[in-house]
Amino acid sequence: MENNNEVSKAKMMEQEIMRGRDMANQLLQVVVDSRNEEEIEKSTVMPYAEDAVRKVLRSFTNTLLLLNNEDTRESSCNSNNKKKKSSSSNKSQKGCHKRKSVAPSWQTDSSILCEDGHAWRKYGQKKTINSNYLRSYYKCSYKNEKDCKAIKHVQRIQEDPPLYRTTYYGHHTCKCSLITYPHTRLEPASSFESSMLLSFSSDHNTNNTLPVITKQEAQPFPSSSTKQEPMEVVVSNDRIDHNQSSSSNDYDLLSDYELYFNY
DNA sequence: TCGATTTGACCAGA
DNA sequence: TCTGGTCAAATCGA
Repeated sequence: MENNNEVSKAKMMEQEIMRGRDMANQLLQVVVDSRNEEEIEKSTVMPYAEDAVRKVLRSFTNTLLLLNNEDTRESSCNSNNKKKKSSSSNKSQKGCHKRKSVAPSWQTDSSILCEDGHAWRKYGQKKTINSNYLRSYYKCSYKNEKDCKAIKHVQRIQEDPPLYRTTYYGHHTCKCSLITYPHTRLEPASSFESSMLLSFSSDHNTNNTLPVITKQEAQPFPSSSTKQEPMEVVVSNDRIDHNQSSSSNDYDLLSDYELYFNY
């Protein structure tokens, strides 16, 4: 009983953090968009605001990872040890790594590949039999420098509206999330920033005055120059042990370029 | 030229 | 035996 309460509390906490992270992401997009519109007036202020938002984003991501790693850290470490053993025993051969059997740290479904405050490097992609789409594999950009073992998988799970499932494994030990690293530099011409296009309007169909993102394009991460198709708006987050089937049905009413915020 | 991405090969768990 | 996960050479782009 008490355990159930603790579990539900933890889930509520996690949901709140995810909510905060999504809002920070949206705020970041607004900041970037505003800066592009009024470059001269805001050029002295907006970089600080943007930097602050990015730090908030990283903080949310780290908190989520820590929250979800409490019960998986041990198995995750074991997994890493296994991987080291297998690779050290036969380093000269390609692909000599054991399949991951450890539970993911956490998982999120989104219709954009939003920034999570960390620098990722793509190391592979593969088509899986359970999906018509490719799954992309990312590891921390600081894996070699700081032996950071965080990895994530991005799987497209739905065509229209586009929906992506990002699954995180392990947690960042590189500490890079707490400092300003080159991938989140504030030069205005970065691919991530320049790719953002966001605007708000009222929903005339439902008389809803909540903000609506009318169009947005995004790169998966600032560090990435991957050629991605244009994608739209954050939709939801869902933890791995939740019922996953809800993610696709919730958005049937959304048009290609619309999102209704819950706040 | 250097760093990031792509892609085929390889290994091992299921 | 099949398939997911990873490596590393090839390729691409700034």
